[in-house]
Amino acid sequence: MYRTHNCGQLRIEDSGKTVILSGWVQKSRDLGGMTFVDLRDRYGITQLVFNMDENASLCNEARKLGREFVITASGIVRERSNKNPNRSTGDIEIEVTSLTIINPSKVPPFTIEEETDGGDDLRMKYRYIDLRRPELQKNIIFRSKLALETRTYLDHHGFVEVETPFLIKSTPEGARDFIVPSRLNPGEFYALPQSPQTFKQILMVGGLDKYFQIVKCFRDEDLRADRQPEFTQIDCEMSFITIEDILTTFEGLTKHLFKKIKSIELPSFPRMTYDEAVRRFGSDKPDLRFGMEIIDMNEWGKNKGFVVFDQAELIAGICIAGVAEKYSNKDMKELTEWVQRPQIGAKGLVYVKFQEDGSIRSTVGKFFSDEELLNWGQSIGAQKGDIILILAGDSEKTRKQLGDLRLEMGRRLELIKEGDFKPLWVLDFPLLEWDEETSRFYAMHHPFTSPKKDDIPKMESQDHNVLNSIRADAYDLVINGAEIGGGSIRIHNRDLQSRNFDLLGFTKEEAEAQFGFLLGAFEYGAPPHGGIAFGFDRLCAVMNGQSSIRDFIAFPKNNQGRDMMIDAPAKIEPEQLTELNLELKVKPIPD
RNA sequence: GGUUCGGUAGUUCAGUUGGUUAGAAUACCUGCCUGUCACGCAGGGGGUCGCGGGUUCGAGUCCCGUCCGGACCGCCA
Repeated sequence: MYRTHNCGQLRIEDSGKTVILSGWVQKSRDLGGMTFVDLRDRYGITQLVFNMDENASLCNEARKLGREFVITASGIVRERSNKNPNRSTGDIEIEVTSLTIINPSKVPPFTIEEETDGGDDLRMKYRYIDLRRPELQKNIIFRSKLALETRTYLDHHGFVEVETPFLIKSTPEGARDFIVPSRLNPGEFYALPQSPQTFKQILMVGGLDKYFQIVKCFRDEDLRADRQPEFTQIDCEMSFITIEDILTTFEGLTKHLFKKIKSIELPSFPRMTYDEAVRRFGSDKPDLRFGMEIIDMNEWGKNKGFVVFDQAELIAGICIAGVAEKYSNKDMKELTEWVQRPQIGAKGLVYVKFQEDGSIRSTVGKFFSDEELLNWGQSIGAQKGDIILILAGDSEKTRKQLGDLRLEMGRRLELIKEGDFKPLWVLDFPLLEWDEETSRFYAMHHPFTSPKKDDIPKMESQDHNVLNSIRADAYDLVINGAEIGGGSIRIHNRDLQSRNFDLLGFTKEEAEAQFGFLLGAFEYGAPPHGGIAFGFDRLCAVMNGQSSIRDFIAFPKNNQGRDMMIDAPAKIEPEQLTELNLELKVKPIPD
């Protein structure tokens, strides 16, 4: 028998009981005459005690234990004379009467504690050790609960979980596909799905009515801290619904998850159109945990003789409260350099400082009198001690730059409270997005997204500006500035879908070859439908205030898409290539 | 594809204007220690300074190339 209890279980009430515990040696403290061993499993840590007077040979055995040895110990629960208030089991210890070393361990390459000293690289290579850390176990268990509560909620609301295939067809639209060669069909390839999009729509045509799936998706794109080549979505679709039904159902899901798992009651989610989000926050996924909204300044700044302002499409700024005395000229220079970095790309930074003594310092003093600045400052609600940071230029770029600057200032001034959650629905995304490089429109969400009813007539236009202004019934759920979910009402009419394919530059033949099955399905009674997909990994991270999803994935890949533990991807044998009818253009580097 | 930061002991890092035998903490090993829980004390072992080339009397340090890793931009319908 390996255990009667786990290592986080025993309390003072259990004193006197004979118990058996198994686990890993966290640490041993050899005091000469007695040895203490901290025994760890996923439930906690229990102290084992060995005494030279009581049992010398057993005590000597215990002195040999190294970190991460797997052992079984049986003994008697005793109340401690020196209690450890930092541990739930700190009132007791086990007076060991027999000890078995089940498996010794090499010295682990990093410490197995809440805060490890190991780097990412090392932790991924030795993931089996890293997974023993309480922090990571907590995350993995959190993930499991989140999946369970998701299923519970959706089940209560009548959703059916359906598995869709992983071996599907490659489509050149969108992100790059992972390709799988087919041995039985030489020269042909499967692709791994970027999402089950078309299948869930087919399920709606198939009358399943409400579908969900917690499903792996695959994208062969470059990675980030919050992006993995394989990731998990809560994928959902519903029939005979309006936008309102979707927002209500999935706001409900989000609230349910926060309530059940974090004991947080979220209030009703605010809603904002895409245009409003971009105008006020310079982003389609604004972080609402702090203010600092974008202020439009064209009226104020134009025709005062400042060439930069006069030539700009947009002059706009943000007001940084109460920092005028803290920010020196040197700080302002540093901020200017920050906005000029290529990642931000602003040409320069104009500022107006309303100092505590009532005086004003500004980079545009030549063009504006103090009185003008003061009056203007009052009109936008700037107080003494505030600084207005101003950018000018192309409208779209300037808003985005201000959005980035706003986030940076939010971080620098530590305006974000830990444990604060600010969800938001962003609605009415544009249907199309013009790409300069390829001179064509792309679907902003995906090619199955329905335009808003009022904008359908615009789809017949040849005018770029008209086409650009088409709004879609597409929506994102944003929490704390992270895109958590996105979806749309889909097109369920063959002609409208064909027209959309036209706009996206598909020929009839291409559309038929790639999505003929879907267009075909639309001819046999497709119900109106729509859905949403939540980024499951990202939801885990955001709910825990983390920005990296890697600690919520048991076996993540590194920035190069490598699995450091199993060392994948890897070369395959020439025989395998032959069998698959494949030939390598690049000769692999020999080992 | 690009920008940027990094690679020094098992690990996390320091290493000044180029200058003696490359350090700290921790981990590890040995000895001592009967109430520790970040145990303590004494001692010890441990380095191809990512790799290759160059400059120099002399390179961890400067230059070039290359590999690896992180963050970000592009990309992610």
